[in-house]
Amino acid sequence: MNEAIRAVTETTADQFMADTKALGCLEPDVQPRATDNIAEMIAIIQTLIANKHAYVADGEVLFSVTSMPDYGRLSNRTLDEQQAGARVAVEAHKRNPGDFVLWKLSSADEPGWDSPWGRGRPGWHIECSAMSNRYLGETFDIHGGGLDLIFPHHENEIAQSRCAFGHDVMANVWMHNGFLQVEGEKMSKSLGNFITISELLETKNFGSNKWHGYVVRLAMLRSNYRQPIDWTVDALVEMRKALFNWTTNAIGFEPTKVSEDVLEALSDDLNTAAAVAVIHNLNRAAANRTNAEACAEMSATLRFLGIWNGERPDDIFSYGYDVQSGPSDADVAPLITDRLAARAVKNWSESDRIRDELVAMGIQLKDAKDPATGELTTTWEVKR
RNA sequence: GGCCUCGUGGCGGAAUGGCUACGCAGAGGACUGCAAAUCCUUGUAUGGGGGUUCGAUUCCCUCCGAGGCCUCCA
Repeated sequence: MNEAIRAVTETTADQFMADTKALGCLEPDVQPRATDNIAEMIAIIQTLIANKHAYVADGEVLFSVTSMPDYGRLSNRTLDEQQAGARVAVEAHKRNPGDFVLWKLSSADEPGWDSPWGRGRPGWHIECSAMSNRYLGETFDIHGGGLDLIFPHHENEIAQSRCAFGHDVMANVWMHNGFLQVEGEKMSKSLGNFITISELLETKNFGSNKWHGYVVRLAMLRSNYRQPIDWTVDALVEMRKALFNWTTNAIGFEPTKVSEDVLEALSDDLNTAAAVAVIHNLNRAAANRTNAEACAEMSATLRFLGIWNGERPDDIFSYGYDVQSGPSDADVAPLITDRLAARAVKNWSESDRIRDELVAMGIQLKDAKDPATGELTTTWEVKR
């Protein structure tokens, strides 16, 4: 049974690691498993019982919330308010309805571990107190998580750790991220709008396109982590275009210093949206690659944020586009030559006819003049 | 039912007790034979109603709307 559980979590963890890596996330230093920390959990539970913060009843070990005067501080709830609106009958063995399980006995066919209270399993929450203590210490700096976990999970985690170790805080800062929505609706399997990171990267299931990991990452950085993210095709299109323009200004410039304003924005509660605004300003300052200092700063800042590493802008923009199905240079070049000849003699109707023909093939032309010689040039790309 | 969080222009999205960033779209202009791309300029917003204040989008109350949590498990 314990092995079967491990096999399931292994698969999920591997997918998670692959996805976050594709988005440019660094690999965590430590990725502890609850099942590898049973002894540590038992030790904390024993301490809590000894400190009178926990008690044994009906074979369970329960945490006594009333033993902690400021229980509920994180979620801004009081025990009284919780009780007043409770919809579910209180279990008789609990001294207070808010008391929660630290250890629960297992039947023979349930997974379990030996403990001073018999073969059983830990309650939810205690694994986090045990593992954070083991790897980060009795108190630490930042604790993250989804905002749906604020109550009861994080509240109970705090109660366990503080009462076991005797500190006023567990973590100095709590960062809770908002929920993900898709095109204005919550993402759920029943609504059929469920999309995974690997699907965004590897399939055309969302917006009939594959999306480069940099674009996906940038679309997430666009809003504050605390707010809900509405995941839309429009946002990806917009960010893909922005990244194309930014990298066009940055490519070829050695990264120098990261933008001070970006660092300042990130230092203010990880204000990534403000950082993106700074980059838009930096992009304007780059002035079409004429401001070398701004371009070098762009180069450094994009790399710092993990949304670029020197790739050709078009490789990011055209990521996932099936080049083989489109026209080739051999198809297009003769038509461009003909059109340049027509333009040279001001035969505009023929020139436009050829351009329309190419548009029908899905080709977008871009005319330019060589700044040095004044010679007319034309480049093309597949219209997207 | 109780509690928590949130409500900013056409759209996305920051910030703030006193000129409301930034982007997209829109409008005007430059460039171009005309386009495309690029660049410049520019209009538009703090859900409704009260209150505190010299002044409220920001603080308080209330209503409306959205999301979350409230048994076990994660």
